[in-house]
Amino acid sequence: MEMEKTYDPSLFEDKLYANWMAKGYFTPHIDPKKDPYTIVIPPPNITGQLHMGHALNNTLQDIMVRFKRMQGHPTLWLPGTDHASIATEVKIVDKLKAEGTSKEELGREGFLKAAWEWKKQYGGRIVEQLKKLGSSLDWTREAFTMDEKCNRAVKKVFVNLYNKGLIYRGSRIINWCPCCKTALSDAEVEYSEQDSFLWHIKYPLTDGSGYLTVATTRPETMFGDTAVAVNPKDERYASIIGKTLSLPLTDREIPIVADEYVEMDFGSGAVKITPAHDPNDFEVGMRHNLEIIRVMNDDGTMNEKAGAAYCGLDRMVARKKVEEDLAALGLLIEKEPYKHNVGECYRCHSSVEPIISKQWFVKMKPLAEPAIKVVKQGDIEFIPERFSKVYFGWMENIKDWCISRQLWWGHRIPAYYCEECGETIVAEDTPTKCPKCGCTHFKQDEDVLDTWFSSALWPFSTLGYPDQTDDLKYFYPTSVLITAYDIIFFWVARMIFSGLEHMGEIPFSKVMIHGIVRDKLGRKMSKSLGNGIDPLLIIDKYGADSLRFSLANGIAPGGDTRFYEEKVESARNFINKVWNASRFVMMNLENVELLPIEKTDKTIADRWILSRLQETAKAVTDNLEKYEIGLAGAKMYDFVWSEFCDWYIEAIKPSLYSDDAAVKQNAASNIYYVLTNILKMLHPYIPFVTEHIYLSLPIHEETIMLSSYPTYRDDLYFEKEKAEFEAVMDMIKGIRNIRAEMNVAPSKRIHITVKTANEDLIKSGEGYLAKLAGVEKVIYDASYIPGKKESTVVTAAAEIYIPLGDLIDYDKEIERLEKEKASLEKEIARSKGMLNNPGFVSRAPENVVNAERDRLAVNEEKLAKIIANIKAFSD
RNA sequence: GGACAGUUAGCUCAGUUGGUAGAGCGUCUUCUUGACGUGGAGAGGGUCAGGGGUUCGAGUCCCUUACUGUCCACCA
Repeated sequence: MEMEKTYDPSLFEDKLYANWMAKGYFTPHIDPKKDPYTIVIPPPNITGQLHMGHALNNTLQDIMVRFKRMQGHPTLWLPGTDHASIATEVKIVDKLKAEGTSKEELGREGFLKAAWEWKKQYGGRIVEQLKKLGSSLDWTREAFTMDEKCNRAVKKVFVNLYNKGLIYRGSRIINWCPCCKTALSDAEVEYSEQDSFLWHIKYPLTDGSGYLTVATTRPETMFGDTAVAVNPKDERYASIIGKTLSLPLTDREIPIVADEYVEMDFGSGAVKITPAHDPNDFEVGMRHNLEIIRVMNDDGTMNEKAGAAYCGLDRMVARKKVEEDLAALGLLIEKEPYKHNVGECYRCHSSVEPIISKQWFVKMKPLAEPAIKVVKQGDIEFIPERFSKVYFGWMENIKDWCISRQLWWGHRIPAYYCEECGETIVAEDTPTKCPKCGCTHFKQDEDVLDTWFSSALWPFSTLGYPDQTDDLKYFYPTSVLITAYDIIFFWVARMIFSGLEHMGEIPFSKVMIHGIVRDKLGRKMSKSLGNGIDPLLIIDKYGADSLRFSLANGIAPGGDTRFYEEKVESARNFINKVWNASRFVMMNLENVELLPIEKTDKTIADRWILSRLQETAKAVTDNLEKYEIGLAGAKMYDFVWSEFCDWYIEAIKPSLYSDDAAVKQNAASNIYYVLTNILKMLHPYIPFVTEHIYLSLPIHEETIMLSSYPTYRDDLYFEKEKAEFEAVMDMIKGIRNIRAEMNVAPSKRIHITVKTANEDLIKSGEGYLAKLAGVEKVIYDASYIPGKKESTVVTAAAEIYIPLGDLIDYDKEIERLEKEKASLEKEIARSKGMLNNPGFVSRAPENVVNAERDRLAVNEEKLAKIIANIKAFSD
């Protein structure tokens, strides 16, 4: 295969992906002798389109999966989508509306038919988009939270929990979304601070002895008031506890009760109690046996309990009218501007009403306990660790989970009610006979389950649960869960207790939490702001590899990241660099018989780059094992660009161009080896381009994605030569520096005189000095005394004198040397300070002390030389 | 109200167990040398938010203050 001259990802990315799929590379082979590596994807909603958050999340997963696969683990990354109960239902309702029909008109069956059709048509969009990104997901195992498998798991789990008393049905205060017309769990409510008012209202005492002032943020709920509470310790009200008040705008009388819940110093110290519309009031109501009066309909309008004047009005309209009517009666004392948090539906953002309602709940305390324990014990590790605190905070204060939703799209609750006696039967299949009355007619519960109920089972429902399949036995528990921090409560926590409860085992041993992708200004990307960037457009323009690299490189664990196109450009430039370096290498492999790396002759440059390759492979592997993906990427970037391209390729060009066939062959073999390993190392980050180049190499395996990931090889690590080449690099940098400062034309070859104790070393580096610093001739003279027309470079290995004739400005040269002298003196003073500190010498580790001593010696020597040179110049 | 982050070069951010502060972008100089100008070479730029502490040694650990952000709680 030939490489095109310019890097154009559109020419090969899709093709390679199709080939990977066709060859089945993404499907693992179950091998009991090997450790599997498993990740289940956080299933994107079928309503979703790929956004930057998905792109980041899936890039991170794919990096780990490709890395582990190359290490030889049977690796399963299991794909799938989520039915997203509310989100999807809302979409379909909208669609029906646009078509001039409605949910109610179609009826449940018709609606579900339409929903499935919608799923068939659009549910696959995001799946195709994940493929564009290069995700090496095993599509043969693709799952859907509402497929047959998952449905069986859901029913089984529901029945289990019910039979254990962990699922119950009851009337509680729940969060009601009047727009979606369904109950929500606490986690599905978002709070935002809003400007509102605090209405201070007079409630007259029925005995005519005055009135009590109550304050409220929701005056329209007063029709549901069944008491006013004061604190029992509050002396102001001690005498009126037990008296009754006449509730304005109604003909009802309500008692004054005493309850600790009331804060004496807030407002008037008297609180209206509305048990049907506030969770705290509900508690108070229970304690005092108060009547519960619900005054609102499911759609957010007032019901008949609010009285004829208000019945049918929307809650916000009713609020205004209540205010006006109270004012007219002289009962409104004050309307005080007030900021407070209002709960909103996380899907439609309309404000949520706490309402009493009969719903299904999961009893959480017994499930939370073991789920807390496994994280405390370290069986499950959060990465970064600090997120475990978020998890504990939630789990330790958890309330029962409202799981029923008044929707049609979702898993229908497997509860049946006998049409004769009303007996509730919870079972996986429709019951045939009522155990109580023997009747055979049942009505299934109308409600469906919270989407997250089925998501919670994802790590095992996708692997075959409730059947003990081979997959389940081999791949469960999964290795890691990779997700953003915003669904720790929704999903991560619920998977943990579900795994423990139903599988008796943790669902994953690690949770890697990453941040969210923000825009250039640090704002959350959102539809309403219109600041989202479509990953697919970025892929079209730069390729998936560039997108992936720009997302994964240099990110900090758990931290948010800003996305902007310049970053992608920089990633693209890096890949372009890899591309061109590869093309260069390939040009030099033509007609060369490559030797295995063990058999090649190696120059010090070869030994240096091989050593650095070993170090980099080790460091990168260590980072990846710890899920430090950003760090590993940065290391590869630096190694490939600054060392392999900038130094090594340049250094070995003379060998590659050599007339000596053996020199050429060895050089080609060495660079081929290094390049191959670079491609392998980079493959998890930039899979397409590395595969494309890899397959163009003269010798390669079937695919890079199943080749083995580079590991540290001691036989290819050369400590001595590495240091030697670095010494030569120092000399080259020094000479280049002088050349640039003195404006010596690049084409101008120079002669240098060298004073050194390491003549052999420098002799072996002469070729590099020639190629990389334009040195034509090196004269060795240990007793050289520099003349006035020379510039000086002092490195640890040598003193170098560069005759520059009239280019030299003596004063400037002396100034330059003085500057260098000053900085060396500062360094020496620092070193001496440390070494003269008895504490440092006795307590610091030996290698640190020795390194400091060496540094001091080198710097002192350099300083002496510079002082001598300054003297020579000044004379 | 509580918790957790962040504060490092002009900008965006890294910094792995404490051991002489880094990158990308931008800026300046320079080079069309046979992989790459999406490039090469060189340069400039930081009292690591302030204060205190632990330590031989702190960007890194502890305390504290300020500012920014996020999450949780919800006093009606």
